Amino acid sequence: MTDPTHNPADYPPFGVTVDLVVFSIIDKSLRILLIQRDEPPFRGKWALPGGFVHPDENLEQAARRELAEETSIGKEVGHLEQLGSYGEPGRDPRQPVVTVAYWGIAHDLPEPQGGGDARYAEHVPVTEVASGSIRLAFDHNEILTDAIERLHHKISYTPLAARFCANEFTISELRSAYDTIWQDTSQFTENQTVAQEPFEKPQLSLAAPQSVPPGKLDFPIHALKQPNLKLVDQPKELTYTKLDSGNFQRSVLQINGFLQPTGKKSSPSTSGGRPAELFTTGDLEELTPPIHPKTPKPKK
Amino acid sequence: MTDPTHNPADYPPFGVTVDLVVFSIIDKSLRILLIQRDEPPFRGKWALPGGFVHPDENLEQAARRELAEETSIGKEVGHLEQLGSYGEPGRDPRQPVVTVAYWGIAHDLPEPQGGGDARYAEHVPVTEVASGSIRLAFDHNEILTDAIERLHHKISYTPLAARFCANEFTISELRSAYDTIWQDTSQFTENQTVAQEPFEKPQLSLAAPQSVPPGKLDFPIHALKQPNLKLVDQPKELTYTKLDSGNFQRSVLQINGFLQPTGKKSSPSTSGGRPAELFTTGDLEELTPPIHPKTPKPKK
DNA sequence: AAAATAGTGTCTTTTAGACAATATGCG
DNA sequence: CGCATATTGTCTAAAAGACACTATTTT
Repeated sequence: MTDPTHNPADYPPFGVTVDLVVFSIIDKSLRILLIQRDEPPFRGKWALPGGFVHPDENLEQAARRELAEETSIGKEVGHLEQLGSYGEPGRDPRQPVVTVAYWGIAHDLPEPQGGGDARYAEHVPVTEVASGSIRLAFDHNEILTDAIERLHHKISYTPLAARFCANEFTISELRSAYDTIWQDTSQFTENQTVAQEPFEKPQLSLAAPQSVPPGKLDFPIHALKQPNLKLVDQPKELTYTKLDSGNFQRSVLQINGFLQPTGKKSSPSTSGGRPAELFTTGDLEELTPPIHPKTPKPKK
Repeated sequence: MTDPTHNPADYPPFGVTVDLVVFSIIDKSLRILLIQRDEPPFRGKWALPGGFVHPDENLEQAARRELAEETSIGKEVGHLEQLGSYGEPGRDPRQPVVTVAYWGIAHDLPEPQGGGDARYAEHVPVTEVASGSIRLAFDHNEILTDAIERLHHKISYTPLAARFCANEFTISELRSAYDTIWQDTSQFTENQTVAQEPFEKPQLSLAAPQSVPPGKLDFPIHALKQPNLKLVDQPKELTYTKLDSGNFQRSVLQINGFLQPTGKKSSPSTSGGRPAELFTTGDLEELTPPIHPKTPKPKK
């Protein structure tokens, strides 16, 4: 950095990658998009979709391109923003690599298709990762934890939770999104030790760590869970209690610019019930006051 | 990405740098640490301190090392966290470079010493940058804007504002920190067009853009302001009104774990007044409820 | 009618904010 | 004392939260 005649070779070369945490809610459970790696390192393990950045594209473009390549998911991602960068030496056994993590929200995602580095891609409930049933490659567990923390903050003071819903949605659907998120991530926030082991440098020259058959897989994700960890369907509802529908209704409606009425009404669900009004999101960017999860007893 | 025998040369090489936005409050004004570049590109221009990351250090270590090298400021930085990464193609005219920005808070900083890339370093009021009197190199104006936004959010829901104060501080000093920050950054939040021109790729092979004498400088920063921009001491107090001392006192004291009384009392200021109690920060990480700037009229 | 979901009303408790009053140091 | 700042008190308006009630659909 002290030579006016600059030579890039004088500078330490890094690989720069992007990785993505794409949240969605399917069947009332909060999920993230994971791929199963088809290449070493960490061959056969679950990982966040991602890959190397090209010199002629910016970071967000790279993130969208890699997502499309590995999971064939594109415009369905309704929100995408940067989470942070991870550059612990040795985090990639191949070479110095800094990864720029992104996180996003999507609604109504199709079944992802594997491609590129990925032999397989799937929407995995975050509770599977939180419980330790699934362990991710690289430092992706750490990235996921940070993404969930960011998700929590963002849905409280921005209208982003609406991105989990369709373009037109009811207030109940919005409330259900909040409930699902807070329910499914309570393990991350209440005790941060879940599936969070310190990052270890992987050994160099590792092939497939377990004997996973090559080629495309068609068995369910449960077959890939770590066998040494029990996968009890923990009823650890912990302490989160759902939002009150009446109070929620009033709260969001009194935030000016949050919800835009469409005049239309939803068709009631199969189980009956009064049809709800349909809304879209307005142009508001910051919710005042913010929406918080119910804390059952803020022990004086 | 499809070759099991990995060769780093196959992957696009990037330079990875760190840049730092270090806030402090000096003479009741919010300031950031800037250096004047002693090397091309942007020789002679103001920039955030920073530099290339080494392959054997992590990103935060690199940030602290570069800060110490260029400004001789080290442990005085009481808080340092990542802001985000910036990788627009062409943002560095020399080669593909991704920079990881950090922001921090420091109290009682010494006069910084130039070093390394920096011929000069100084604590510059953010209002000087907001008003356009000072234009930063690379995309550092954009980074600064993002840092201020993050600072705003963080001081509202964390105890971080206390890092602007000494280890033991009075509630008034804490309140003054909030007032100063919100006052001095109101131009950034209220109209985001201040000194925010779209990023332009700098021309290649540029030497010193203006005729700046080489070597160490000892003239005040005003001599380096852009001559084509008037540097009116704009009294644009805009709309921020200071916090009420009584209400602030009650608010912060009722947040359990925020302030830890020391039992000691401060000596009153030169202008007299009742001595105030001295506090340290507790172990609380999130302020509930958060502390917000006063919005004069939330026009119903 | 019964069940289910949407939406409103009401009451109580808590909080925010304006602003007055008191406390404690200094010259 | 008179000034300046710290700290407490008081009152009012707004918001949060618990929960009962009404509305509109399906079976």
